[in-house]
Amino acid sequence: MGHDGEDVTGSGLDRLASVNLNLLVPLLALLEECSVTRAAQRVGLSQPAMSHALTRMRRLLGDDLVVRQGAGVTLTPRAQELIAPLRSALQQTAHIVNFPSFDPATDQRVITIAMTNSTAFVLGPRLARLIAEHAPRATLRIRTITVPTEATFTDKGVDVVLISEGHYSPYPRERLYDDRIVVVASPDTPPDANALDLLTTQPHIVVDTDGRVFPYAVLEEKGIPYRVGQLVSDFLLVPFLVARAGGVALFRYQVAATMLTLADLRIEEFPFPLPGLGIDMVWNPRLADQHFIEWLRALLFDVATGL
Amino acid sequence: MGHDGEDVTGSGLDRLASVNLNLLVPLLALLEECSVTRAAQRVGLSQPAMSHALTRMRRLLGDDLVVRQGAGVTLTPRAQELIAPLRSALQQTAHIVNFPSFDPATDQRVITIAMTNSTAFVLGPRLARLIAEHAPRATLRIRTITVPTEATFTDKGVDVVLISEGHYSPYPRERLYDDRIVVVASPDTPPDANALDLLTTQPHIVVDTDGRVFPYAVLEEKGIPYRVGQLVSDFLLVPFLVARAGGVALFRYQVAATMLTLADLRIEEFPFPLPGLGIDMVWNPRLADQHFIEWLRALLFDVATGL
DNA sequence: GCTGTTACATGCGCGACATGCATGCGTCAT
DNA sequence: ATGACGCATGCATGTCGCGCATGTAACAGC
Repeated sequence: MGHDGEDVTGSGLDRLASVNLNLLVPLLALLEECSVTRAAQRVGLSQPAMSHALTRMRRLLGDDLVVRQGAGVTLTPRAQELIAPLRSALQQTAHIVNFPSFDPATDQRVITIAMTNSTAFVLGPRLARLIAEHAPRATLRIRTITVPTEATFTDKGVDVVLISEGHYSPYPRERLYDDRIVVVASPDTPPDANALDLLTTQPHIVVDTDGRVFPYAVLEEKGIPYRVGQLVSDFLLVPFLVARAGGVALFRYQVAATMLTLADLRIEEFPFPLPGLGIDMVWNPRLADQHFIEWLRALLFDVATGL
Repeated sequence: MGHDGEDVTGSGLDRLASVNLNLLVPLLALLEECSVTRAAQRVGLSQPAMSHALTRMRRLLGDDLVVRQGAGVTLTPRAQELIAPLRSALQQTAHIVNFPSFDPATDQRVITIAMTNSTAFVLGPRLARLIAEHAPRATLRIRTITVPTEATFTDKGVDVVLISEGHYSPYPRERLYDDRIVVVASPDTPPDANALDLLTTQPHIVVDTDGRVFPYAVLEEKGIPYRVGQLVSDFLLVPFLVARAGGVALFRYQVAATMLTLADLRIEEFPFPLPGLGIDMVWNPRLADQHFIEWLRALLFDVATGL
C-alpha cells in the first residue's frame, strides 16, 4: 500500500501526464516546414502563436529544434531525429481518433457557413436542400460577410468560409467552382450589339458593395467609356431593374445565371480578360471537426458541380 | 495556388490540429483502470476533473467509452478496441519525449520539497549536502508544512512532498524510510527504569504542534498515567530541555537519533504497538518533470538509506 | 426498508495558459 | 541605405480546464 511501483517504473507512459501533447502537432508542422510562419499557417495558428509554442517545445525537449540560419531556420540534429518517429506516432494517433464521429443522419448541430450574399444567392437554395436531405436534424446558418477578415476564420462559430480566390487567407483552401464576370443586359437590347457595345451604350446599374472594383478598373484602364445610371445597395434589385428599365450590370456568371430564374435577362461574356474569380472554401484546421468538415466539403462540391 | 491538397487529402495528420491530444493520457488511464476515480488518481487529477475530461473524450470520439454497470463502470466495445492501439501510440509518443532533459550538473532550478520541520531536521543537512554535490547549480528550498492539504500537492511550486504514511493523498507515493515512536529521556534517569517507567514517572515535554496526538491517545487508552511537565512550541528545544532539566519526550526515532548530535540523550522503544510512521514521498504526476523527479527520487533514497 | 457508503455527474467560480496584436530586431535583397 | 521578410517578445485578452461543493444513482449493512 502507498507504493505505486507500477506508476513509477512503468513504461514511461505516465510521464506523459505532465507533457502538453498538444505541442506535438505544431512541432511536426514546424519540423516538416522548416519555417515558423508556414508551420503556423498549416495548423491554423498565427506566427506569434507558433513562436510561443516553439518556446514551449524547446523547454519541453531541452533542444533549440530550429536555429536561425540566415533568412530562414534550420533543424538541429535532434530535430532531424525527431521528425520521423514523431510523424509515425502522430499518424498512429490520428488513426485512433479518426473513427467517424459525425453522423449526418442524427447530428443536430448548426452548420455555419460564411459567404457573401451573392454567393449565398447562388448556393443557398441548393445548399439548404441538400443539407435538409442528408442531415435532416442539422440547421444551416449562412453568415453574411462582405470582405473576410482574420476574425472570420478564427471565429469558432463559423465552420467554413467561402471567399473569392482573390482574397488571401493563411488557412487551407480548396476551389469550389470557377467563375467569371459577365455582362447582364435587358433582353430588349439590340440583338446585334455585342458585349462591348452594351457596356458603352447602356447605363450601368452598379451594386456599390460587391464585385464593382476591378471589372470597372479594367474598363477605365482600357479607356472604355461607360455611364453609371444607378447605384443600388441590394444586388437582388438588379435583375428586376435591368429587365424592366433596361441597362447593363456586371456580375459573376453564376450570379447572373441564378438571376435568370427571377427575370428574363440577356447574358454576354465580358469582353476583356479578368483575373480569376473562383470561389474557394476555407477553413481553420484548428477549429474544425474534421469528420464534419470532410462531409461538408463533399456536400459543397455536390452543390457546386450542380451549378 | 490556393489549393493545399496535401493538407486536405494527407494522411489524416492535420486532423489532429483540432484534437485535444492532452485527453489521450487520461483516456488511457480511464480505459486501463475501468474507474473514473482511480484513473484520476493515476494521472494526478481530481475525480470531477476526470469526469469532465471523460465528457470531452465522449464528444471527441462519439462514443460513451464507459457505461455505468452497477457500482462501477464497464468499457464499451469501442473502448475495448481503443485501449491497445492507444497504449501503443502513447508509448511511442513517450519514447519521443523521453530524451533526458534534466542535467543535474548544469540545472539551475529551485528544488522545492515540502515536509514537516521535524522531517527537515532529519533529512535537511544530508539533503542539502547531496544536492550541492550532485547539482551544484541548483537551489534547495524546503517548504515547511504541518499537515498536507490538497493544495500542497497541486501547488506548482512544490516538486515533491514528504508526508507520514498516515496522511492520505491521491497521488503516487513511495516509501522513503520507516519510522517509529521512541521515548527520549535524560541520560540521568535511573538506568533500571524501563520505557514504561520513564513514561509514568518523568514529566513529559510535549511539542504541541506535531506527533502528539496518537502516541498519547494510546497511553490514555491503556490507562497509563502521565504528567505533562512542559509544552514547547519548537521541538528543537526538547533535546536541550531533556538533557539539562530531565523529563521525557516522545519522538520519531529518526528525529531522536538526529537529536543525539545536539545533546546526550537516552532513547528507549515505545512500549506499545503503534501504527506505522513511515515517511513517504508523494508527487503530482501532472506537475512534475519526470526526468527531474526520477533523479530527485534516487537522491532522496540515497539520503534515506544513509540514515 | 431505511440509512450509510461509494462512485460518477454537474453547476459554478477562479486561475492559468495560450492566442493574437503590436512591435522589436536581425538578415537579406535591391 | 532602405525596404521586405521572418522570428522573437511584451502585453492584454479570452477561453479552457481544474477543483470545490453538491446532486444522484446503485449497492451494502442491519
